[in-house]
Formats: sequence, structure tokens, C-alpha cells
Amino acid sequence: MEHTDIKALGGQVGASVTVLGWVVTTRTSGKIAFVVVRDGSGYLQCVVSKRDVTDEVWSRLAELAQETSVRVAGVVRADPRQAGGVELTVTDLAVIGPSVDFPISPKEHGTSFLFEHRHLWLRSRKQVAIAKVRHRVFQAIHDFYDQRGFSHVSTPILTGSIGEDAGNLFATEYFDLGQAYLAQTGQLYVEAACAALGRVYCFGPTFRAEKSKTRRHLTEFWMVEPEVAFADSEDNMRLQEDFVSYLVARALDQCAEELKELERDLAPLERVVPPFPRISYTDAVAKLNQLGSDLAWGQDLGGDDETLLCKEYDRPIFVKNYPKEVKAFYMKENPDDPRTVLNNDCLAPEGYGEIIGGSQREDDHDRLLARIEAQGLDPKAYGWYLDLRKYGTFPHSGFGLGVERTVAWICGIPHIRETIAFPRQIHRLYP
RNA sequence: UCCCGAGUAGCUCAGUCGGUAGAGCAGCUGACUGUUAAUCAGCGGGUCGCAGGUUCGAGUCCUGCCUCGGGAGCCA
Repeated sequence: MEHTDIKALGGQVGASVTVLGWVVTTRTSGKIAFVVVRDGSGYLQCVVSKRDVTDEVWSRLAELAQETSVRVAGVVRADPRQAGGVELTVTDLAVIGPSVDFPISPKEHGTSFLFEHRHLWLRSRKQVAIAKVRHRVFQAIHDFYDQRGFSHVSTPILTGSIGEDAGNLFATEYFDLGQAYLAQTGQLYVEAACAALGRVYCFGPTFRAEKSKTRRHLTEFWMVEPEVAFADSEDNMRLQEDFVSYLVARALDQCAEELKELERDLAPLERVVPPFPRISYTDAVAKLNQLGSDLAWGQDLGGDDETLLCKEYDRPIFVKNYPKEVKAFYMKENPDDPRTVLNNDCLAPEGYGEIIGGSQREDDHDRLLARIEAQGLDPKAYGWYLDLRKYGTFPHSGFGLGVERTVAWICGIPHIRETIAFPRQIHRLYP
């Protein structure tokens, strides 16, 4: 359909154009009316003057309820008072689709109501800004790995063998083969693929049936998981800090308007450059004890501990070498301290906490088998995974970055559920 | 699963000591040629989450249940 994107009007002052979009608000003042229209590319104030249009067009203003879809023709006029620098002097206006009693008014609403109307809430300014940042982050993820010679691998969503433990997996019947599970990680599969391609990553939805009710959890979320052959834990952290810094830099570069709309303080983001501070779990516990936490060695860091620790630094940090007992079976033992493993978490500042969990993988067949058996897992289900250690085993490392947590942090919004179009939570499967 | 908190108009909320159900916004009608969540005047709008109990009388007090929100644990 013949029309011009609102975003492109800045360079077309004086031109006659047609815009297609939806009515945001209308204001009338007797013989002049202001209609704000959005089209996904931007927002435009359309000015209708009674003396400049036919009576028929003027009378149509009464039909322009919130979210009515419209075709507006007019002349682009420079106006420094407008956000985009231009407004439209309307010559013709037609309703494409009426909108009666749109439920989301410009005033305040509660979260419950908004998520019940998520399909419509997506149209609001702040939600559009978040969605655009998310899109840029997705694109930056692919660009980063492409530039570094990684191949994308699509790992299965339906799986038989299991990543971590069975307690929080979604199960479904799978023909005659019993239970299948929705993947909660693609990691085991990218380990296989990295022996074929060297540097790989998977990027897809993951599913966790955890009954978590916090601002950091969804039951369905997106995770990007790189895996690198012949990389140790130190190489792994260097990749992570380069990656996180790249994502933030791209957002600062490409999403300035959106971050302004979200009223994001850019200063903490501008400090996100390598290297990130590295602190061992053992040192972190000692430091937290000094800061007043009663965390004991051997316990996993809680959310409050993470926040407390992060306040000591001005950028994301790595906490590395956690106790073996609190971590997954596939992580390689730390030769310098066998109580711990060669892993790391990356904690984002400003209270956002863990955005990455990564590790060097156990590459010794017998040690891995022992860990699988010790955790009560069925070695037969992991036969193919153990094979990777039988046929040319190799040191390798990787990590998983939670995309929604990362987007929430970049946008500076308090809850990750707004970073995905249709969040899945314990009490939400609609819309 | 555990610990808090909340359910009253389309939305956000107030509702005192138990005594006729309220406001703002939204909607509708009208006025206004430069408004940015416009302003001004007027109008309509209720299964007080559900069930039971106490009482002459319950939005309000008691019991049970349901739903939702925040947090914990778990994790990215």
C-alpha cells in the first residue's frame, strides 16, 4: 500500500505524503484538532484545521477513538516542538478500522490488568521501546558470533536426555518412546557440535518448570549458549566480557531513542568495558562476611549476596570456582582446589544479578561417568555425551546468557516479564 | 512449597465506630484555532472476589475457599 513511514518524514518537509497507522490520542479545540498517530516506526502529530478540510473529513474526527487505524494524507511541516521535528497538516483522513472502548487508557494500570491485555499493551510507547531494544540485542548476538567465526547450531527443543536435573522439566508423551522433555539447555548438544565446527552457539527458547516467583524468572526464556573447542575457563571469561560489552555498546549506539523513552541512566552502561573484575567464590564468601552476610563456604550465593557483592564494583563482575557440590555434573574440577570447579557466573550491576553461567567442561571420560553416576543419573541416557570423551576428547568451555535478563538490565526495567512479547509464568498462559 | 500483601464502577483507588456505594480518569453531550495525559461545564456507570456465619442491619466483624501481586528457595 502506498504510504510513507513516519520515521522517514524528517527529510520530507514540504512533501505531500500518506501515513498509515493507529490513533494514539486526539485533542480538539473548536476548529482545530490534533491527532497523534503511530505506525511502529514513530509517532506523528497530525493537525486538522476545519477551514482546510471538507466538512466530511472534519466530521470523521468524531470516529477517531484510541487505536482506530487510519489513513492520513497531508503536507509535512517542520515544527521544533515535535519529537521528530515534524508534524502533518492534514488534507484528507479516512478510518480503516474502528476501535471501540480500547481497554488500555493513557492513565495508570496495574500489572495484572496489563498482562491480561498484553496483546494490546504491546502497542504502548514503553513496550514498543523495549521490543526494539530486544530486537537489536538479538541482531547483535548473531553479529558478534558471526564476526568471530562461530557457526549457529539449532539444538533440539524436544529431548530425551536431560541437562541438569529432572525436577523442573516440562514433560510430554513422545509416541512409543516414553517421556520427552522440553529443553532447559542446548549445552550438551553444542558440545557435540563444537567438535565438528570448532566454535558454535545455539540460541533458542528454553523451558524450566521451576515454580519461581521473582522478577528474574520466566518458565520460557531465550538463552544464547556458545561453546568453544580448545578453550579453557580463562578464555571463556574473556569471550564473555567481550560479548556482554559488545551487546551494551550496540544498544547504546543503536537504541539511543528507545533508552531515552525508557529514561535509562546511560552512565552505568557506558562503564561496561573489558576487563570485568574476577573474584573467586572463596574470596567472595570472605568479602561478603566482612560486609555483614552470614553466608558459609559451600552455600550458593543468594540474590541479596549477589547484590551486596556487585555494589563493590562499577561494572559486571565474574565470580568463579564455586564448590563442586552446588554445581552441575559436567563442570571440570579445579586442579588447584579440587573442592571447586572451573566455572564462573557473570553478575550484572544495579541489582540485576546473574546474567551468565559458564564453565570449562569435564573432558575426561571416567571422571565424567563417575559424576553422572554420583548424581544418580542414568549413564545410558548420556551415552552419546560420553562418546565425545572417547573419540578425541578436547578441552572446551562455554556459557549461557539469559537474554531477557540482559535486555531488562540494558533497558533498566525492574521485571524481566516486560522484555518478551508474551511472557510465560506460573500463573500466566494467556494471551 | 513457604512468608507477606491485595481483591469495591471499564481502569486506578478511597470508604472513619457496623447504619442509603464515593472520587479521579476513561466513555457520552456541549464550548473553545496550537494542544502535548489539553482545559472547562454537564450526564450515565456497582453480583463490594466466592461461600457460609454473627447481627435489627455487613464493603466493614468471624471462618473457609479462590484469584492476583511482592519476596524466598531454584536458576539464566
